[in-house]
Amino acid sequence: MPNSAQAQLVRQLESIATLTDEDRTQIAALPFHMKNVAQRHDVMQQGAKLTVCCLIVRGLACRYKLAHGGRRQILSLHLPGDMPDLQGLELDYMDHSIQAMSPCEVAYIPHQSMEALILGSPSLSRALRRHAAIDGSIFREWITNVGRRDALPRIGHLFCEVFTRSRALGLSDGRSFTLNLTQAEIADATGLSAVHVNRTLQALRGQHLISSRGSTHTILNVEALERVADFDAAYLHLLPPRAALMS
Amino acid sequence: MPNSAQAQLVRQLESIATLTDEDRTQIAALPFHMKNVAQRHDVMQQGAKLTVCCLIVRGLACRYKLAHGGRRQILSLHLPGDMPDLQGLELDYMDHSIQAMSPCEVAYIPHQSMEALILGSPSLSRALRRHAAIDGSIFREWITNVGRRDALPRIGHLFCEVFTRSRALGLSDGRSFTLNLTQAEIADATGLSAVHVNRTLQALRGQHLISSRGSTHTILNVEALERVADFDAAYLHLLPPRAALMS
DNA sequence: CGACAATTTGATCTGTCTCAACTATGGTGG
DNA sequence: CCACCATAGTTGAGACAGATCAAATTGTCG
Repeated sequence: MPNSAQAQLVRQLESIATLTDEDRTQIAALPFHMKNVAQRHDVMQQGAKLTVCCLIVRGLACRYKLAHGGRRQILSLHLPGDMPDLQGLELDYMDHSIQAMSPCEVAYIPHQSMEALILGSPSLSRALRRHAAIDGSIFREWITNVGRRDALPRIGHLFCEVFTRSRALGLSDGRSFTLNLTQAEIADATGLSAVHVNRTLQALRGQHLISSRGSTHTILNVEALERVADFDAAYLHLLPPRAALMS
Repeated sequence: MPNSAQAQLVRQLESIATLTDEDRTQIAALPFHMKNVAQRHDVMQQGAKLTVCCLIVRGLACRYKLAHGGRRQILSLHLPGDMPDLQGLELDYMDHSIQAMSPCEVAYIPHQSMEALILGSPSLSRALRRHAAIDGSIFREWITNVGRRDALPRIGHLFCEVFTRSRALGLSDGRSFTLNLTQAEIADATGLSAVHVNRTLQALRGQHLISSRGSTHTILNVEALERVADFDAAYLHLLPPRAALMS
């Protein structure tokens, strides 16, 4: 079951922590309630009573909030293996919504089971807390991105983040990655208007930093893009890749 | 010891969770290393190796990051009883800095002790996780604030948040609260320029929504301000006050 | 081929920034 | 007690990044 919920969660956690065989067994034993969510449909809605956590198994999801007048702000993007509302375990109601940006496969896990898992295994509990902590770190970087960067570095930073996270999960070769967002959705993620996103993407292409074919994006010069985007991957708190450890 | 580190932490946690006597005993037994931090000095610095958590005992603190060119973004504000880097327990290095906005009294607690506390008491572990989860929720609201609100509601929202959080800790009467920030610091918190903050504050005063005397701010019409600021306290996940429970 | 969604382009408008000067305000030392 | 200095707040003028509106173009897929 290479693409199962279990496998995705294990892969995700192994990008940020070290798991034992016992941990993997515990994860395999979790009760996953699978569901396919169509593109642009909500996975969970703001205000809903919280009884389950969700795990993104396939596709791209986002968290978002609506401000006055229906202006949408996307808060984070989620790749397979992410548990966007892990912290919801401690909360009573959703304070935001989760939506499928592409057709998604989602696994719902009852809070009860997650709590049992956490109580049963300190090391797994720790890995999950680390997952949630990194989630918080990514929020902090997004605040900085939206608050203090111009359009070009702001969008560039978003691309760098998704690229780096994709690579950490083995979802990318060295230069390309998939980002299934329309320009209007990129606008919602960066706090810009769709028109300005369009023009800024043209600028990024014009500077030979990125190129796109459909939803597949290629970073033509990783170093250069990271420089103009003011990107430093430290905030993702990724484990050094295996290769680096062996050198 | 009414203003001790222990008392502040207890008060904070009781605004969001229910503690047992045993929990309070456990907190009292924590080893606090007290320190006074002068205004505008860092409590912890980005990049530092993480070995302790910090607890704000007195004063106002903030977390911040620097973007290219030294542009500062304030990520969150912290009142007495807050543990800003609680999630740092799971991380290796600070991904942001913490600074005293007013003269602060800070208690440092070794990670070891926090871990022992969490392992020893499920209910306290739960309250602390809830504290961290609400911290995350506040980040999400800030992203929305900076990304999708105009200057006037954006600053109004900041005021509503600090006011509501102060009240939950018993630090405010029904209308006034203390916010020890210069206009330049409000600018850093909202992603605006200091000049525009000045003009927007004048607009807020002109609309008879707020008035200020030094660092004491009064909300002249709470409902009206919350309306124009697009503020809904749900994201703070506060417990209903005792009075409401008895009605 | 038709229809709908997404991207692109042009023109114009505006919120916010920048720069620079001026005015409180409050603390310090002579 | 006053003169001084630094810090914070205020004001004006001009520039600009990015928003808005509207229309044209290019996909994309049944």
